[in-house]
Formats: sequence, structure tokens, C-alpha cells
Amino acid sequence: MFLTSYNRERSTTNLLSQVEPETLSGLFSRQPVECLQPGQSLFLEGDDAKHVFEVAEGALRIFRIISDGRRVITGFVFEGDLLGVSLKGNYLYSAEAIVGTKIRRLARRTFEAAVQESEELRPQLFARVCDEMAAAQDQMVLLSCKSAEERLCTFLLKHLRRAAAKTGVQSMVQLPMTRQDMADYLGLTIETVSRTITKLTTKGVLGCVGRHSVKIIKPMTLAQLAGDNDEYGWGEPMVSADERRHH
Amino acid sequence: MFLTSYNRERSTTNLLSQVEPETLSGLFSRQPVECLQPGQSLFLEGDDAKHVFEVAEGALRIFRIISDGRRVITGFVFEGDLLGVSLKGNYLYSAEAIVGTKIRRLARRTFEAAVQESEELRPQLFARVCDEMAAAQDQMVLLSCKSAEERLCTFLLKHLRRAAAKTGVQSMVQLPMTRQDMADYLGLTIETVSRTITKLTTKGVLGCVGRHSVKIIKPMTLAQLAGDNDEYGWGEPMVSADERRHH
DNA sequence: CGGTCTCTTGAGTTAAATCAAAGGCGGTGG
DNA sequence: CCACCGCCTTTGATTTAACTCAAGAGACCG
Repeated sequence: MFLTSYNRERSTTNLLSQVEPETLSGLFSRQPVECLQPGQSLFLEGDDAKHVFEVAEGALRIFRIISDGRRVITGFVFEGDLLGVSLKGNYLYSAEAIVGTKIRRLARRTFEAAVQESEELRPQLFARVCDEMAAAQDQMVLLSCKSAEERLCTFLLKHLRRAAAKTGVQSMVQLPMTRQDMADYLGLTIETVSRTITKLTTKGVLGCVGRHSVKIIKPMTLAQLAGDNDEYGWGEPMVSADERRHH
Repeated sequence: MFLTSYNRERSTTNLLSQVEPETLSGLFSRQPVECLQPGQSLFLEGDDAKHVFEVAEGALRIFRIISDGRRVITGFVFEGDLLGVSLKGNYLYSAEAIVGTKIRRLARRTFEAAVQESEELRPQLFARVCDEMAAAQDQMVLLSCKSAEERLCTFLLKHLRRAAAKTGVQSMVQLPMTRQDMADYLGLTIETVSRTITKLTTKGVLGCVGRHSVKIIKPMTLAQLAGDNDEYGWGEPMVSADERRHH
């Protein structure tokens, strides 16, 4: 808002940015859109982290391939998410489009300079990084000690919330990723994912329509089965002393 | 080195900071040391995140208690580490001293203001956050698909590196936490941790001396068993196509 | 409409969890 | 200094949730 950013011809647009405050997305809005085909990779683990990306449309999976050839998906990114922010020299993971996806990119240097110079942008970025950190923690909890059913329910609930935030109150959830993707994300096998979804369907919690979308019929039940108690207890007053063990 | 009130005059004092560069630790150095007894908690999940801490000595566990009463340890912090940086309003986890521990604290506002105003400090903090993120990713990989033995070896290796960095090349590793702590961190039960350590000892990879320290006898074997291949392949040319399954 | 790829379902196996009990370390007090 | 006590850890036996292997069903494409 001041200092170097002022030097360029930004002063004319600054008027605008006071009316319509500067946003991280705004940084990307002038960049050309690039299209990715399903399965196309955006960058690979270990690549020089030259760019920061914003997802304009679609979805990507973020993953690492470990030494024995298995794949671990550490996250999914969707419309509006940033990609490649919290790292130093090289990407720590690969990113691959799940479906047809549109992205915009900014040179890391440009991005970082812009953020450094803006009093408005810095806290926005900080908030995003915090969210990313919180998501990582939640995932650790999930992987540490949740059962297959709890994992699936947590996953579905997260996507339900995302869908609700985007498209209003709605019980249909689009899941663009494959069952194998879910398995690699949830630390399960594809068979276990499939069986668990079947079980939830049988229980009447879900209704599957096609491979990539589900209808959440009993969101409350789903939340209970997820075992989070909606971010800290609402049900029973917590199991007496300290003992219930794994799963 | 400087107090925050100092920062306003920073442009003039830059000469000084070139001689002895500003560091994050430096921010805390004027703060009084506080001592924590073993088991004493520093803050609880959900508390207002009013302070940022630096560990001057000792060790803490960072954990969450989930709805069924189980505990998930998401990390350990040691001398020189910061605590409570990457979050917004409230702490996302509890922190508890494992052994007698000394810490210094800074009001979050003071800390953030100091960092925001310093060209030197900002990248330092960014780097720390990136490391934290990378550690979280590694932990997700570990929890997603490593076997008990791989988990233990990864854990020991991490501590071996820490010890080597601190105290020169050394094969003794201090593990102040209990077996239960390790179990809660690695997503295992105490019995499995114990059995796995016994197995590694039997194999001659480790020598246990007392409960809280081990001697790493075959670090190379340990690294192989950890299954990381020291951050990307050095051994076999990676299992042909894509298939080896869980554990 | 056939082919391919993904997903589902079934049967059997296994690594880690659970349940149970004994062993050892460290601290306390006699 | 030694004996005792409590807690942490180890070890053993059994169970189980999820994995593996295998085959069949269903979705989506040209």
C-alpha cells in the first residue's frame, strides 16, 4: 500500500484497492489462466519452487512418493486455494490435476515481494499458513488414531462443509478424486475405503450417485461417526478418566 | 538484543545489527526465565494464544486430547525451539513439560510487531514455519503408511540427528519422554513401542542404557529400517512400477 | 456395444491392538 | 545402605481391524 509498491504505476489502482481491499487472490487476477488436463502434473517433489499458484477452478492432489513406490496424498487443493506458499527452496511434494483444472501462477519472488510490502496481505498470508498448519494437525490426529469409518466420515464431513460454504446449504458433495486417492489420503487401502462407503450407505447415512458424488442423508450421524464431536465435545461428558484405547 | 521500543529507531541502529545480527532468539533474551516442573503444563488447547515461547532448556510435549479421551502427541519441542507461533486466536494443542524445563515468553503482540518491523526477522520466522510444515508432512507420511519398526527407526534417527547437531558426532541419544509419549506420537501402543525397541536391541542396532537414553550402534541399519532412504533413494533403483502395498 | 478402467465384494492373512501379568528401575524411609 | 513400594516397562497370549489376494460388477468412453 505504500513504499515501493507505490513507485510503479500502482497509484492509480491504489484508489481502487482502498475501495475494494487488496487480497491474495487479487495478486493473481492479472495473470493468464493455464489449463491442466486430468492427471497432468503441475510440479514435482524436489523441483525448484519458482512459482506460487492459485487454483482458479478444478482440483489437484498433493502427494509424495515414498521409497517403496507407494504414494501418500498429504492434501487436496480446490478453487481459491493457494499452492506452494509455505516452503523454501524446493517443492516438498508433487501436485497433479485430478480433473480439468485452471490455475494462475506468480513467480515466487514477485509473490513474496508483494506480500512483504503490503500491510493488508501479510496477515492474510499468515492466516492461510495457520489454516494449513491446523489442517496438518487434524490430519495427524486422524492418521494417528482414527478407525477407517471415522476417517471416511471426517473426510466426507470436511467436503460437506466445503460444499456448504461454496454452494449454500446442500447435501450433495462432489468428490472428484478416485477411491485410490481417498485411500492414499486417509492412510487406508482402496478396498477398505470402498467397504466403508458401502457400510455407510447401508446404514442410510449416505447415498451414492455415480462415482464422484454422494448425498449426505444423515449429516448428524456422520458427524458423530467422525468422532470429532464437532470440534470439542457436545455429546457425553467425555469418557470418565482416561481410558479408551486405539480405534 | 533490543526491546520492541527500540524498533522505531531501527533505521539508525542498523549499523549495530550488522555487527551482531538480529535473531528470533535475541527477542527473548531479555525476558525472565520461567521454570516448569516435569509434568507441568504451559498452556492448554483452546487457551487464548497470548504468548509465544522459546524453550531455553528441557523438553515439552505438544498434544491434543480427542473426544474419547485418548491423547495424540503432535510433536516435541526442545532447547532453542519456538512454541505457539503459527496460530491465530487460540492454541490448537496443549503443551506440557516432560522434564524440568526453562522457558522465556513474549506477548504475541510484541513478538509479531517485532517480526513485522524487521527485515531480518521475517525470513527467519518464515523459515521456521516452513520447517514446522515440513515436519508435519513427514509425520503424515510416517503415520500414513509406515510399519511400527519404520516409525521407531525414523523417530530415533531424528533424535540422533538432533543430538549430533547439538553435541557433535555422538551415538548416545537422550529420550526424555516416556514410552507412552513415543506411542502417542508414533500412533502405536506402548506395548508395540516396547516390543519394537526390544527387537532393535536384539538385532544389535541399539543398546539401551536406562529408560531415557539409547546408544545407536548401527546408524546405517537404522536409516535403512526407517525406510526414508535418507531423503530420497540411494539404495535400490526404486521398486519397478508402482506396487508394494501397506507396511 | 464392446473394451477398459475403476470400483465392489469375498475369503483368508497379518501386523498391531488388547488383555493380562511379571519384571525392573528409581525413589523413600527405615 | 538396604528393603520396600509404586510406576513404568517388558513380555506373553489372544483378538481384531485392516490388509492382501482374487474375482466379479458397474461406470464411462469411443
